[in-house]
Amino acid sequence: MNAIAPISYLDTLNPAQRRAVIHGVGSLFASPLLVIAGAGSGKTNTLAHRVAHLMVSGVDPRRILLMTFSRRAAAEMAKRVERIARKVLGDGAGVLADALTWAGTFHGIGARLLRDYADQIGLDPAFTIHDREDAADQMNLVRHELGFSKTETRFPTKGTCLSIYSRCVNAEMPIEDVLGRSFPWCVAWAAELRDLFAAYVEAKQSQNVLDYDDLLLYWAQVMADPDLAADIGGRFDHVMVDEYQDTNRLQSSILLAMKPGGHGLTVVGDDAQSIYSFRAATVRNILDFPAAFSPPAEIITLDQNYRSTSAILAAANGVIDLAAERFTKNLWTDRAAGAAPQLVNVRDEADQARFIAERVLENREAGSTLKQQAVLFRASHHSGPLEIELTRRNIPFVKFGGLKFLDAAHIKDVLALLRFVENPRDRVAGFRILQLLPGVGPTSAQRVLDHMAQACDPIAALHDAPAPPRAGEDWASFQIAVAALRSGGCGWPAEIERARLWYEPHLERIHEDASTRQADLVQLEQIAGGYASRERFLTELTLDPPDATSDQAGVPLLDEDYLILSTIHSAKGQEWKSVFVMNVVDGCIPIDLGAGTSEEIEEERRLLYVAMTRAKDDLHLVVPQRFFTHGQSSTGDRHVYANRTRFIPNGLLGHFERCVWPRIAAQDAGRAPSNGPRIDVRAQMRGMWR
DNA sequence: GGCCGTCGGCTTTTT
DNA sequence: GCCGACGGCC
Repeated sequence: MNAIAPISYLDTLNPAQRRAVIHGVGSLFASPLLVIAGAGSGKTNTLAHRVAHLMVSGVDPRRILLMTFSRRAAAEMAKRVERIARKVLGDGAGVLADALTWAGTFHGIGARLLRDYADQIGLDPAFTIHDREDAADQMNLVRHELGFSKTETRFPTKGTCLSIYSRCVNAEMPIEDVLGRSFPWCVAWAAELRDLFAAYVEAKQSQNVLDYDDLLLYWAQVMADPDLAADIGGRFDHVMVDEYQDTNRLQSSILLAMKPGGHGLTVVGDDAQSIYSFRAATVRNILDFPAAFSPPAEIITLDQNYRSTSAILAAANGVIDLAAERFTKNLWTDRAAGAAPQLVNVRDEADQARFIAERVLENREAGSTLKQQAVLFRASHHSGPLEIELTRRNIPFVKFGGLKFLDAAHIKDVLALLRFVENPRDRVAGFRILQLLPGVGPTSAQRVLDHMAQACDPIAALHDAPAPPRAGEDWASFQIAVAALRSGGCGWPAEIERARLWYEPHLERIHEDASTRQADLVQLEQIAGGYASRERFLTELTLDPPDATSDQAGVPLLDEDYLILSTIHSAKGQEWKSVFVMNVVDGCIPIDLGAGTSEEIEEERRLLYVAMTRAKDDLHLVVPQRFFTHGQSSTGDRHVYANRTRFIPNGLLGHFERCVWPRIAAQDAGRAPSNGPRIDVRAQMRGMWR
């Protein structure tokens, strides 16, 4: 019957990986499993084998819940599962892998379950979802209503308020603790913040809107009901979570509620790569996992690294060895030593950009494609000078992390219109869209929205609402556009074109560079074509925004070659033949932000470790001697002299080859005194204006 | 009531 | 280098 097929496809795995794959398969009461999987230890491959092995062994793929960190990771996993299963099942594997439908992020799965169970929990299934920026705007509206925007001493900004709220929710901590630990400068506002959050929650509910945190919070609340919990948990035989070190308390509560006995539960992670504590992620989730069950979870450690040369691994191990706290042991490899990673001193950021561009091209001459190379940095804006240099030299690149395509004002405008049509109670969307009309400001917009809010049919109310006094013609065309979209007469995705047509005159009026922005809107229309409905489009786009931006308008064709630029955070789980890490200086890694607590500093150390362990064959850490900072209110923009990151103290220098670029700089430093100036540059400058 | 110019304060990472 | 608060003007 369920005879396990010959399992030759497991032959490629090492013994620990194989144990992780076959643990508990075939038993309904196996203990839960914790896999500690170091960087490059074949984690994704092992997890994919486990899923494939379950399917091949007769588990219904529709009853497997797989939660990954991003949807990109989920898609990659599904692809691999199919490939592995194909070895055993042949073409039948495709059908099985397609049935692996419950694969996605915690937030994505939450959204889907909440729509399914909406009627049972008193939620309107047509809810719309606010991304971080929308949520901040909502917080701001409430903040104004409560009069906190003009307090004697400055009240925390909308973003800070949202961060505090979010941390309370995700860390499951009372507001006082959150303020004391993470926002000490806001401690005095505890009472006001509490009122603000209460009003924020009410506002969201009356508008039928959920924010990111709600997707988890509502899910967790649903699981507190024994019947619903049994029902939802009972839909799945296996629940697996990847990157468990980057989950927070709220997520672990959900997980434990899904499978209280732990049967069929698998989590995979690596505490040395925990880099999301700003999102309330805690390594305690991993550490506490085994003992949360009785009998406790089985622990399997994958510590053989297949990715990096031993020289690179030795350097990375050296960095993480200095961490204050470690729970896992060092990785080992049987790969050859290879070249020592380079620690490259350059004069400034401009030289850093030139160095990287030049080396990238040299690598390409030597046979590496651009796609096999990546440049990593701590903060999105660190890549600015490099982007200019790459554009100048016509080197195509795609950047991951930082500002998204969707964050552009014109994209948000069009999406706000669609969201407003989807959910007319969404005040953030309504507020934004109404104020696009010339002559309509906060007060008129407020009035229209209030009129709609009181009615039981908000769309009908929009049409008989008194016209804003100075809106003129634009009011009627707005009403017509909403009616047309709402009627569904255009159909999807033609609807989005209708929305764009309404928006275009406003775009031209508001923005100087209307034509480039128009191109973005056309691109948005193309993206929309890939979704089945307006609701799917809006939901998926907020939960999984396209995360690459590039210098070219639009995503490059898949067959084009391009260099990867990425924040270290967005580089998680990936690997490249050559890796360049920019700004390996104190102030960037670790990032200089007020008084970093020792925990924050430790996380920065892990960030450097994550960056270094992305490299397979060669690794360059670039150290500009001098870089430009903007900001520091008192000092303004200026050059500062930088030191090599504290995470590579002298004791670790033996792991690196140290070099200076360009070579001439070395002579430059000790140049001979000259016989006076050859030219008078200053006089020439003055001459320009005479 | 809306719009526009000015000034002062802040500045990471992401579902 | 961007956002928000505020004051003056239509």
